Amino acid sequence: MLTDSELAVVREVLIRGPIPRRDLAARVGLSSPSLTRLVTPFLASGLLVETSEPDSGAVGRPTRPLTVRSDWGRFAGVKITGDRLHCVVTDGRAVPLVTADEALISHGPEQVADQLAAFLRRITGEIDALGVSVGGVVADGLVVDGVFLGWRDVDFGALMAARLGIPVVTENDVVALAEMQRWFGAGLSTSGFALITIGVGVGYGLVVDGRVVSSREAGAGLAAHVRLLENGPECELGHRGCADSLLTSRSIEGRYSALTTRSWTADEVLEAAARGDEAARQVTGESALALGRFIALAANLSLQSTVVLAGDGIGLWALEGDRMQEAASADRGPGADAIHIEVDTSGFAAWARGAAVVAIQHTLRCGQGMTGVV
Amino acid sequence: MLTDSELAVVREVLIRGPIPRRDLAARVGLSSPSLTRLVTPFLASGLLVETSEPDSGAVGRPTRPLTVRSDWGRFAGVKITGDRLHCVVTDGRAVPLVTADEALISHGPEQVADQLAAFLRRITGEIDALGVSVGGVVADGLVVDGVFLGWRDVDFGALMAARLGIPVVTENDVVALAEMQRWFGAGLSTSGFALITIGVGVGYGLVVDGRVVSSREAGAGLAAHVRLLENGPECELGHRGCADSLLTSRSIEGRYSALTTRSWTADEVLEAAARGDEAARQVTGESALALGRFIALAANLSLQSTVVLAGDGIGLWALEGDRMQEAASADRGPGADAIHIEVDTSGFAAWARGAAVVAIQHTLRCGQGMTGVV
DNA sequence: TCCAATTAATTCCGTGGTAGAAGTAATTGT
DNA sequence: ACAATTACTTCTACCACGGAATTAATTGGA
Repeated sequence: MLTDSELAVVREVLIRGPIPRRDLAARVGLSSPSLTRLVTPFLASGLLVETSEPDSGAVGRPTRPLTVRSDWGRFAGVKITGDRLHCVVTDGRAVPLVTADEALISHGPEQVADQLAAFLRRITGEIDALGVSVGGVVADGLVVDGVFLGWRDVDFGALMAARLGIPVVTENDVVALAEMQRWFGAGLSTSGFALITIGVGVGYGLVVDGRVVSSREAGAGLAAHVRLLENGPECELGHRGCADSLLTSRSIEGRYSALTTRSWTADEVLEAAARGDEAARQVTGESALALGRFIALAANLSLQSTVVLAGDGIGLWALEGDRMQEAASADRGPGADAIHIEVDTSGFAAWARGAAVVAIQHTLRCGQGMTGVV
Repeated sequence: MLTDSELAVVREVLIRGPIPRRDLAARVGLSSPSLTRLVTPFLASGLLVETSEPDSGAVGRPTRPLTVRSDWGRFAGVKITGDRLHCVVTDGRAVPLVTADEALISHGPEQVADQLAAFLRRITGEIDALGVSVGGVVADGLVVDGVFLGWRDVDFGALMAARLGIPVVTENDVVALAEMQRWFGAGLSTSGFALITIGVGVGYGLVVDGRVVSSREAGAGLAAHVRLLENGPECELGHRGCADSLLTSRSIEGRYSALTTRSWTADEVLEAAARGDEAARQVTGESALALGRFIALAANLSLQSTVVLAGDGIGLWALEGDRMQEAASADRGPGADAIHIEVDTSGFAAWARGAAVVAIQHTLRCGQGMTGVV
């Protein structure tokens, strides 16, 4: 188990890449002597290494920046949806090395655990820890209400840990994605942001003051049914013009299919729109307007000026980014700083990466593989 | 200057009234021995005292709860609006002792400072610190953009400190109110909540993880123009059915006056509605629906389950609370915990109290009057 | 009435994280 | 060659913290 300061040091080095001791000390709020004391054992164990960076120009003794050893850690992240396992194997910095997914055979927790264990053994060798993310309410690693799987109070982490013999962390999918963005995305340049995901569903997460908001409400998907367009289409729950009714792939598919003679996938609709198809353009334009409004709502009500967009439906951004930005600006209050929109274009991969990040975070917190590194 | 632990101890004792050392230790995350060490000097200086509470029933040695000496501290809080000074003088627990207000003669910072200094001298004797709150963007005690006063980068705290010779803290009005709720209101039972104020304007604040969100955005009033009713009235900025257009006293006055032959104050409209006047009821009902929706939006997008209502327009709650609650529930997502609505019925007084609270907090942080207490 | 049992709070003491002061290291510029 | 500058480390004292044992103040029962 690492002390708070040790954890902070390793975390900052991991996240902020090669960083001079000087900057590091300032960032973790310690003096240089304390930093030396903390860093020395990690250098000895090999977890941290000095880079020989030129650092040209400046006068004085050159810095000797610190990094986490490049081959430290191997993690797996899995997002379990209602019908597939989406896996990624990453290094210690959550950089994907292997990406794979397969159809889910059964919804039973034991069966899913069996399938996932076999799948992981197939795609990767040894890993340090596994992160699992699911939609729905997750509390203390327990899947309280896994909406797409019908799970109730399932300790899926324990099931996987028993099969793999490594630490397994379970987390809500949006919270995991927010953690990923906090450590390796927008969080590097800002202490807070709202996160909106679009795809099969609409997700919403919040990072305030450098911390992910992970109350019970965070996993409940409450923002998905926010009213955005008074006379919009109807979602499954009967809301007119809510986020879900306008932003999910199903919504895009449904609205375009209604305008044409056959049914389409969301990607096909985006392609059609990109080609200039008027009907498709109408559909994507409406979604863009809605998403722009959603962005403004999120920024205004979370009191953050940065909004991160992610998820597999994010292709909409490339197509209608301008319209979205325009709609967002229109709903931003008067005299306010413009909303800074960051887009994670990695699509579905981001979800599994999020799961990997919570595994990385857990590993650091518990200090496993930290002191024992050769 | 107090250490973090000392500050935490005094703060918890101040906030949570008489509290046994045992509970106090658990709350500030320290061991009993550490607590004894920290408390002893404060008992010696007289800041903290033991209450002789019966604490009947339980077996074992009875607790000897701690409190802040009842006559510790005297603070003033002032909310400056566009046309009035609203003052309150409080004890160390932000309990109002004197409340007074007067019309503002001029908008010039120097003149306002002169008037306020004279006013304070008239209504109170010596005070330990003064808190000032204004609408608009306040950063590091500097009024960057005081919207109702037309102030730009005014260091009003310095002006007042020069006149009174005591510490003066300047803060955004909603942030100050949120601080008040955090220490002496909803914050006692929950670590996070959204705050909505209605009155002359619509205010929105956020407390997450026990901390008030006080980014630049917090003071900008960005939530005031959130779209709530597609075909609602128009606000000054031309938004249809935004919070401002439906919830301010002006909105209530304007909509009712339009239905009748003369003009009315908001209070008169509420009274008429209470008497059963159909037209008034229509107006307040529409506002209640809007506020209910606003509450749900705030809860869903802040990921909090508690929403605090405050401000001088809060009379609407007594009249239309049920309808608001209903509207809020309707917009709360499926399967979610109900929104816990807390209402601060103290109306305008809450604003000035908020200002007093930031003065109290400042005094504690700086440890003034803490060690020197006789 | 005296003695467990129980809970509250304190004293004693060792540990460990921290930073200040001063020293060393490695560069640039003249 | 030597100052100037910046980066980092060594030495050392401090002090906040908590575990273990102790004292304090009550209830309840024999």
